[in-house]
Amino acid sequence: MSPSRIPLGNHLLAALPKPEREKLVASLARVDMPLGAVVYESGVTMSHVYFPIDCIVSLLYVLEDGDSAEIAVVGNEGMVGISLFMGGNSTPSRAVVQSGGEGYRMKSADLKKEFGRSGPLQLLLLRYTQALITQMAQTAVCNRHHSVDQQLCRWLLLSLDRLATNRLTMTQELIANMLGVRRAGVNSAAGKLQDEGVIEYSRGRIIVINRPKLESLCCECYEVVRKEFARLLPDVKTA
Amino acid sequence: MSPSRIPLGNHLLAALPKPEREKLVASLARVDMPLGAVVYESGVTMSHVYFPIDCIVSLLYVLEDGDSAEIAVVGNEGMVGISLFMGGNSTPSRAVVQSGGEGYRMKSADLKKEFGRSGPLQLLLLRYTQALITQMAQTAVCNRHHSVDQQLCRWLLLSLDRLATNRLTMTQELIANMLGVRRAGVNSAAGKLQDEGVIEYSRGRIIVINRPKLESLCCECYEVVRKEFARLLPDVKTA
DNA sequence: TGACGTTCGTACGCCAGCGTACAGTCCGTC
DNA sequence: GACGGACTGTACGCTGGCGTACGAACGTCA
Repeated sequence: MSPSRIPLGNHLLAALPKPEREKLVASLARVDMPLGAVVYESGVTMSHVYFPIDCIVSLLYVLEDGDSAEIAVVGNEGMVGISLFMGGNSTPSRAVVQSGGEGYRMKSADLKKEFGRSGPLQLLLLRYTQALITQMAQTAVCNRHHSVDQQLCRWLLLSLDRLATNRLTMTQELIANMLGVRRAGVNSAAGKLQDEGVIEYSRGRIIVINRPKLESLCCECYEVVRKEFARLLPDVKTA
Repeated sequence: MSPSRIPLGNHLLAALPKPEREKLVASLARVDMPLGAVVYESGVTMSHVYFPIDCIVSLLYVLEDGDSAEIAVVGNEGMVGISLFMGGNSTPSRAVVQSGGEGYRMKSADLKKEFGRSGPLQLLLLRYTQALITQMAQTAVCNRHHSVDQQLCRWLLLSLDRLATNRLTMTQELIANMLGVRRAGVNSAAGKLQDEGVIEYSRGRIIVINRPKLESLCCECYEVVRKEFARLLPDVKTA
């Protein structure tokens, strides 16, 4: 009964009723999504959409001066390329692989066709989009009101939820770019977490030891997003 | 030919082809939307959606400690209540009338029915939603990287685009709540703009005198959002 | 084993924005 | 025409985060 038992790897696809899912599978191609790869570029019409399996993709906006800020993050609970079926075909943001792995790729035309049928796929993708909207909104709130320390917690938790392990592979430099803060700020925040026994890290490898404590140090923003995902997509496992 | 010539007042509705528009009009009721009115509350299923005519509605998130931050803003170019057709029926944010006026109201069920037909209304609303997403994303970026001075400019321009005049009716206190900053910060920023001859204001009345200069003082965020609206919704006049 | 590139630790001065507080000014109302 | 409330001007010390910089630790590969 549980759709997540099907070894599809992407929980959004897995949440589809069997007939729809099998129809889609024919259009899917498994692809490598290495760290740093640009999945789509700002303003460019996307030829494919992507369903991550074990990678994480950041949606981020790059300013004229080169500074950047993460808007939202997509893992195996979602899909990269919503502007395709929303009608815009492109967005001002950029999608970059933040944690390497694999994913499924699907031709834009195929997805559009299926979406246009107004079936379960459309309902699911629209609900997913609303969850993504919540994540973006909460990012805006968090950027306004919360400290780098708290934001790092939120970011770690969001990443953790999208991977099967408690080990993250990312340098402080990378995290700083995602959060749009200085590396020194990330270093300080991470140091505090290590002192408290919440995480351990060295040279780009982060291990989360005490997740409950991490959640307690986090601002409310993470919970808001998590709950909203659970409400909107009860069938989508948050691995 | 220009749909905006029809005196409907809401440019999103006006952009619909005539038959669809006329079908919808029957479901619309004109309502007053006074300053401060809560259009919908966080987490509450909405019974109606709203199409502003000459008011502005802020989507904002209220934190546990009472602080708030604006996520996006909706005027006669859009609609309040997208989560209805996205499938969630509610959102964690709140919608508050930030500039009083009138709007059209429509029963949720009516909108859902029309949306489900997969006609021009669906296409239009999805594109509008993508534009709104861009606005939210850019709010997140702006909150991260830009000064209160610049954010005030962005905010004034967004408001200006949604009203037919160059006069805004809003106190510094209100603006501070929307931006999620101190009133003192807004006062300082507004003072600079007045010194430069960009605006004049007194006791809740702001007059924009030199819009080009206002745009030049603003960060890139405003333009990104404006261009994306124009690209996605070329038929929707930005009054 | 040594050299080099990557990653992390930390320090410095600087400033924008915070929280707060209080006084001035305008306006409507009685 | 005096009162009271709403709105604005401004000041104070404080702190988080910025920009920057440089050295230390680690790992890798010749």
